[in-house]
Amino acid sequence: MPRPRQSDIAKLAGVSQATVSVVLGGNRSGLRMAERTRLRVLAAAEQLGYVPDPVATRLASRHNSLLGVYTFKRTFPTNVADSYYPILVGVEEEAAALGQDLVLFTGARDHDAAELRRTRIADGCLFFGRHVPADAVAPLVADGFPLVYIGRRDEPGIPYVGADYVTASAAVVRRLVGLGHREIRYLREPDEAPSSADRERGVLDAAREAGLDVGVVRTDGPAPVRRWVEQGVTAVVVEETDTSAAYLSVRRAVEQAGLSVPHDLSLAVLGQPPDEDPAVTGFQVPRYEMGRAAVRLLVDLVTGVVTPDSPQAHRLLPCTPVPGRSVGAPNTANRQGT
Amino acid sequence: MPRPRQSDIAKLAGVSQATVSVVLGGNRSGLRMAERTRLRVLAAAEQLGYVPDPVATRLASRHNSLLGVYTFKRTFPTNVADSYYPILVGVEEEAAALGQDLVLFTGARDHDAAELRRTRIADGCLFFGRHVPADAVAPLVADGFPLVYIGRRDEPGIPYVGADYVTASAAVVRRLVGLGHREIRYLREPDEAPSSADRERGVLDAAREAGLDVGVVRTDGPAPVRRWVEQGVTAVVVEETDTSAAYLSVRRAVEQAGLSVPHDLSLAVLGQPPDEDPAVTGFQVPRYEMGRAAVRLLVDLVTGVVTPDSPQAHRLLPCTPVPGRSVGAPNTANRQGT
DNA sequence: CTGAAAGCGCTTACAG
DNA sequence: CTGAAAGCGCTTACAG
Repeated sequence: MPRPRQSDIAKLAGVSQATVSVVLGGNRSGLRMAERTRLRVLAAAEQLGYVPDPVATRLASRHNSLLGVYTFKRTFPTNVADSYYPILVGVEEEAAALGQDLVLFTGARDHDAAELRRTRIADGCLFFGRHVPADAVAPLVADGFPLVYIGRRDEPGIPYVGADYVTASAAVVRRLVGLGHREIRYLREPDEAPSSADRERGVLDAAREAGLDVGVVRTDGPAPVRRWVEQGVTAVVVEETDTSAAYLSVRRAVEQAGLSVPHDLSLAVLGQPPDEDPAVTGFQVPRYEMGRAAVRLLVDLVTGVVTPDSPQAHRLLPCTPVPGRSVGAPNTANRQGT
Repeated sequence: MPRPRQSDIAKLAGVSQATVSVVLGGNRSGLRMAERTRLRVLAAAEQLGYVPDPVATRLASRHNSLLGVYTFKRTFPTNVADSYYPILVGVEEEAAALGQDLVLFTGARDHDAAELRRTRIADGCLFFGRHVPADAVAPLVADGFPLVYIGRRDEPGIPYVGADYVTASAAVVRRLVGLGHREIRYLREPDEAPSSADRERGVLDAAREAGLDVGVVRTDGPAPVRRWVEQGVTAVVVEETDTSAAYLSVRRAVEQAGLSVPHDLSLAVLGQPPDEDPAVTGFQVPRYEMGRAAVRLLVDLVTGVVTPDSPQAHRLLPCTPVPGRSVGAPNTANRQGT
């Protein structure tokens, strides 16, 4: 037995299919309608177990309580400690709270325009990933398809929910400066992304503020921590991305050099280390809240409450500082010894 | 400028809209068609930058390429070590491979018929969970809606992909018997489910085969391990469910009794302990493969390749034995000492 | 108050 | 070979 259509309900209730549509749609246009008729239609729908076809609904109007989730990696990460997993949890909870179902767009090999187009069966779509091919997304944006990026974007008119890395990163450097550090290195991965640019900007802002010249080192190789210490460096700040490459590199180098943290060297991470070690000084990215906020924004975009270029469509959530124990006052003895 | 549609291409190429559809669809039905016409249409489409509307395509072609995933818990578990997480990974990968998108039905309310009915927006649906309210699912089954349970079901005509707990559990007991154990206890949780029944059956089958009377103990309280050992029990087999209640209870009891495993007592788990400790004797449930197989089966059901009551619609996947080190020969000294 | 009609952008028979 | 038509299941004007 095929699933029931509105026409089936209409037949059963003795009304027209259009009337069924009006009733089931909650009579948004405020048509006058006999209560009896309304109840009769509702009862028939219940009896038949009616469920609207999302595709037809979407074609005829533009609303099916379906939100897309497009990830540029697997949605269910094999590595469950994956950095965007908590975001997904927030997304799911908020979607559930707002009565929206989620469509996972996965299996995308080339993330080209044709691939991204599939998202249009949803009312709007969330995009995940450090790198999102802007040109592939452009057609969607141009057509006014509601979408929200997780993570800040440079492109104007593109809504996003990100983390305020500038402020959080600056705070980390200010703390080091406050402890007396003057020779600080910032190690970041060569990979370019808005979130990386923001962290670097925060570091440089705080350095300039203190009249310091923090050396920014880009590398995907081993970190020359030992040499830095010999040169008088007392603190190292490390970028944290979803691969943790830079942080892991520094941690290894520190171990191999036999350095004691924070005695010989203060170490801070711009984010949280992969094992979420609270002993490491850094900050927490509000991933869960980002997920929730992104869904709320997307729904507001879909319903037209918010427009893509309004300020509300560009949100940066504050990060929570993690004091840790990997940062201390600079070891003057060390410094003089070099 | 609005997006071009097939009718725009048709106008430009001087053909009908239907012809455009045929050409762009790759002429699946193998209609005869002038190559010149084909090229003209293609050129026009290219010139206008045509992009098919996925919603209209799906409506017209009568299938959504949408597979439902209905979980009776959160889809993105807060506890990422959750036992069905690997299944989800398999589901996602196979869905991706088959070009199917996934709709997550969440919202965790009462799982009644009305709630489950929402799944019908998908072409078919996967159901997760130890307990699935059979009566709520019945209407879907009756309507011929394609669905697949994860885990064996008793209800005839309901497709499932589960694990072969009978065989795997029997193998565990046979191994103990082979090592010389004669006094064996089986501890299981009181909770009833097909997967629990299968494990118990495997245990009892192997026991009968060996002419032994394995005592089956149902409890959700502390396990009286110490007393068992005093009574001459040399091996304990424990059920493993998604809560791990029984296993954790036994482990605690063994520790408190100061027993040494496997010296004083052999310990085997019918599954894998929560921390996936390979030192514990048991077996691995092929969760990842179950996820993949379930999606394949669901797609076959949707396309009609397989019918719900055929043997192929009821699959039990083999579990992989985990030898472990928690099982050894019975300690005769202990036995005599009591 | 309710029905008939048009149309969303496609696919798929079915006539020529 | 190609066009005209019907129809996928809905929503939204527009007549009564």
